[in-house]
Amino acid sequence: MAIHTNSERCENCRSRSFIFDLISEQDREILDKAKQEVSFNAGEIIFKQGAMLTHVVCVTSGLAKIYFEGLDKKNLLLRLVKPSELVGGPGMFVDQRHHYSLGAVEDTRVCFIDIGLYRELVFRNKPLAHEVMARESYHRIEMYEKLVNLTQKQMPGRVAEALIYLSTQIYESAKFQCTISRQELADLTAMSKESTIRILKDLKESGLVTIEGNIVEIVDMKGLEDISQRG
Amino acid sequence: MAIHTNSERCENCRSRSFIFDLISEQDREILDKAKQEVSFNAGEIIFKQGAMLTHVVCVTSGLAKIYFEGLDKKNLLLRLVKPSELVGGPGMFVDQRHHYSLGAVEDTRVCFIDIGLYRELVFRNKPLAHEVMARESYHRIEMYEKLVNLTQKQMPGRVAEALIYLSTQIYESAKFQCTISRQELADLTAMSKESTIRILKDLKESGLVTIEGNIVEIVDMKGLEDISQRG
DNA sequence: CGCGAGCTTGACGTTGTTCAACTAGAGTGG
DNA sequence: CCACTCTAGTTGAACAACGTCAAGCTCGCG
Repeated sequence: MAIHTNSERCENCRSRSFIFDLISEQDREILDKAKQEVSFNAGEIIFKQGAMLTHVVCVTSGLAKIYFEGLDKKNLLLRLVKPSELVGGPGMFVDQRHHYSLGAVEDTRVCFIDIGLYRELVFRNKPLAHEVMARESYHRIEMYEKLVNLTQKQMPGRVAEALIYLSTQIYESAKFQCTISRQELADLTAMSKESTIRILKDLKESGLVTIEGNIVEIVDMKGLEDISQRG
Repeated sequence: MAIHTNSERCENCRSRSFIFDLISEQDREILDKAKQEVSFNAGEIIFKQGAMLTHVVCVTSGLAKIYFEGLDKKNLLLRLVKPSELVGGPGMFVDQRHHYSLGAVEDTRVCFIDIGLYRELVFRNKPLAHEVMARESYHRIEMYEKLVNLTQKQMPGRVAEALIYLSTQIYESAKFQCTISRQELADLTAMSKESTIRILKDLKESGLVTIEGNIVEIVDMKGLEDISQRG
């Protein structure tokens, strides 16, 4: 279900993108007029791997997941996307297609920005180009670390890592309502749902975390980091 | 062992980088004077993960590997780098450090280009900027596929994939001398050396490839692709 | 001839998946 | 208000995949 609205001005948007602060006055005006805000319900797909890349997406509220659809309908959750973050996609400079899917984890609002306009903005505004490069690079570094996590650590290390990620990067609190499902947590750690649940139970019984339904609290961050680092 | 030479002009370099064709006459002159060519023996490290990123590197002959040093001295081989390819590193726009290591697989010559100069070239020459973006993006896409390969496929699929990669992308022939070691092949597929060897043996006994020491020939590419895709 | 590095093989134990059953809560219709 | 169904979560047992360890091999090189 997608409801189009375009009433709010970017300028006043509480979760406006970093883009807005790095472009000329003129371009701000253009961007403001061109953007299209759309609402998605939890579970809905915002864009789909393989589809044409016609817009970049800025998340303005809720929570979204970037995931890669692999073999046998198995998904690999690459990362979560919080409000004010921008999702481009590497296909932008390659083949004009999406190479991963973006899905709404919670009810989520996003702004669509035409890819042609976005590209112009990037090439017209050097500060923006720098920032885009920096962010892309940062995500690439994260990706290398993720590769090592998933290939060299065993399950407890991966789950510990994921919990730390959720706590520090996404929900930004030691105690948080885990709005992603067990299955999504499994997709994030490249494990089966069953194994994920078992490891969570272990961590709980070791007293490192408390878990009540989807309320998670990290009790012993240091212990969790230990497990994450040891693998 | 590194021998400095700077005699050859980029213009005449048989394996000159794409950079050279995408910058102004003036910049070509500058680049030509500034580059530093260095030879490395097989096994030597060209730059090391964690070190300051002061130069980008262009491989002019031989073969190099980009690898990430993970837990317990285990390496993850991200990709191989052939002549005329450029290796930047994602730290360039983030923290001025290398986030992976570059090592010489065969005897290898590379040109070092100062990072400051490189950055200027990129921001001064739009065609180069486009090309750099495109290449970075392409490698990001490869990385996603690698993630799926390593986390969702089991060993035969991963080894098949690796052999196809070596044959099509690196050695560019169905029959090739595999200059990377069994250990490096294991690092590429995120497996133990022993498992890699066992799977190679299986593929050989199934008649899909022939292997004599480090001479590998892909006999049944279609069969190999099947295994790679099925996982 | 002997040494060392990389390669190969087998036996064994661990890790993690799969399958199947069961539970709990949320919505739905009579 | 009570079945009912549907989905997400949970648990256990059986099994397969994969790594580790230890030993032996091969080949180039001093």
